Amino acid sequence: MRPREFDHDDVLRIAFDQFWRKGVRGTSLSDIARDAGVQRGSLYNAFGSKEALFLQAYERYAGDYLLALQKALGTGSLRKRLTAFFDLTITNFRSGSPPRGCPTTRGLMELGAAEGEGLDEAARQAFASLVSRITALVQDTLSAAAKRGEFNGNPAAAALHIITVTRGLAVLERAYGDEVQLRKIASHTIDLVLDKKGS
Amino acid sequence: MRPREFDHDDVLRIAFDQFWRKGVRGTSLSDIARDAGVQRGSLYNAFGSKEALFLQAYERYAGDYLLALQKALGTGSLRKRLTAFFDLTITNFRSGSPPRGCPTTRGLMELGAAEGEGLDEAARQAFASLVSRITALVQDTLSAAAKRGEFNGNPAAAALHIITVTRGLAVLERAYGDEVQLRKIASHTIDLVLDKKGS
DNA sequence: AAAGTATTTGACACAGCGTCAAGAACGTGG
DNA sequence: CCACGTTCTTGACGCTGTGTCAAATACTTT
Repeated sequence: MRPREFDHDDVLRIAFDQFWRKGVRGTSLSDIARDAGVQRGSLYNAFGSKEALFLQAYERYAGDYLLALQKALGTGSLRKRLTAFFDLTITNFRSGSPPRGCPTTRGLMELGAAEGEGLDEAARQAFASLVSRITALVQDTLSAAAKRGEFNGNPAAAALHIITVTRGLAVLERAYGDEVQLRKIASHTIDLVLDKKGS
Repeated sequence: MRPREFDHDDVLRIAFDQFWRKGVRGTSLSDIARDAGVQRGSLYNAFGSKEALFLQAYERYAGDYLLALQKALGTGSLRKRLTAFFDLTITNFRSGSPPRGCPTTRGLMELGAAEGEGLDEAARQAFASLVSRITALVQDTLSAAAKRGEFNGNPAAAALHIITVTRGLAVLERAYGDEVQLRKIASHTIDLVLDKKGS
């Protein structure tokens, strides 16, 4: 076999950076090829298609991001954990200059569009999967807190609510780009969730 | 002057339908031209560019949608008003088959991508403007309810929170397509907002 | 009726996606 | 140590989509 002349992971990282900055549809394989110092055809040979390349690059990101969230949710009082969770979420949206937004949310709204195309469906599942795993993480944190008497609401409902708010924050970030506003909403949400009385 | 051979508003409606179903980047002017029975060049002559056409079509939708929301928020107890508001929001996401999602949220995440292109910025403002106007509508409703003693929270913060949740619902809709789940989240949100004690 | 003006039409240039055949580089078996 | 086969690379091609332009067209106005 002839060995590959470029590093698979390097290309994935470079590609995801472009996808993140310019959107999936807004990034051309020529851009990635130029940035990575690789011929366009080689990308097709190695990854098959633009969407397949994106998916691999996204999975890479998703794994890293999930680990970071897990860490953020792992220490301190429930309020501290949730605050760290929202902090990391917002910091992620606002990373880069200009800020790149939430790749999951952007991908979902961008690719969840086409009707009936096979690969878009695979992408949708990848996005949905990360959202589900984050929801589970939050729910576990709430359940554990409930056992310790730190939380007296419904963990499943509250986790879903929190996830919904984070997705909404990703949208407002694109609309206004106002980080202070995002943090206010996050803080208000934590108050709402923790102050809730029964059920 | 030679008169135009097609109806301006018809084209806007047909175009928006396509944009809504297939996304802005996923819709070609050829698609719209075919659907509208118009030559592609005529669209450029009449609207200037794809984005300009989309913007006009979107403004048309935004006006109609805002009116409907205003109506939904106009009658009954605060809980009834908010329920009607979320109902209309979710119904809007779920309209069409397959469901088309929220055009504003999809547009924001899809077009808010490119860095520094002029027309994308105009689109971003159009989306942000509708979001702002809806927020104002909700806030006014809450303020009025507060004066009647029906609500004792902070109208501005609560309105922002509600808007954030609706944007999050738009994202979850694309991720899971589960309308029942969306309605549960909405109902839970109303509970949270109305049960909140001080501040 | 003739002139003027806006619209339509079709051709063009350009960029992006994806495919293909041909060439190149490396490991492996004789 | 050399020839073979496998895999990667390269460049050309077809297709679709965006946007531009000049020429042709059809209507209104004088």
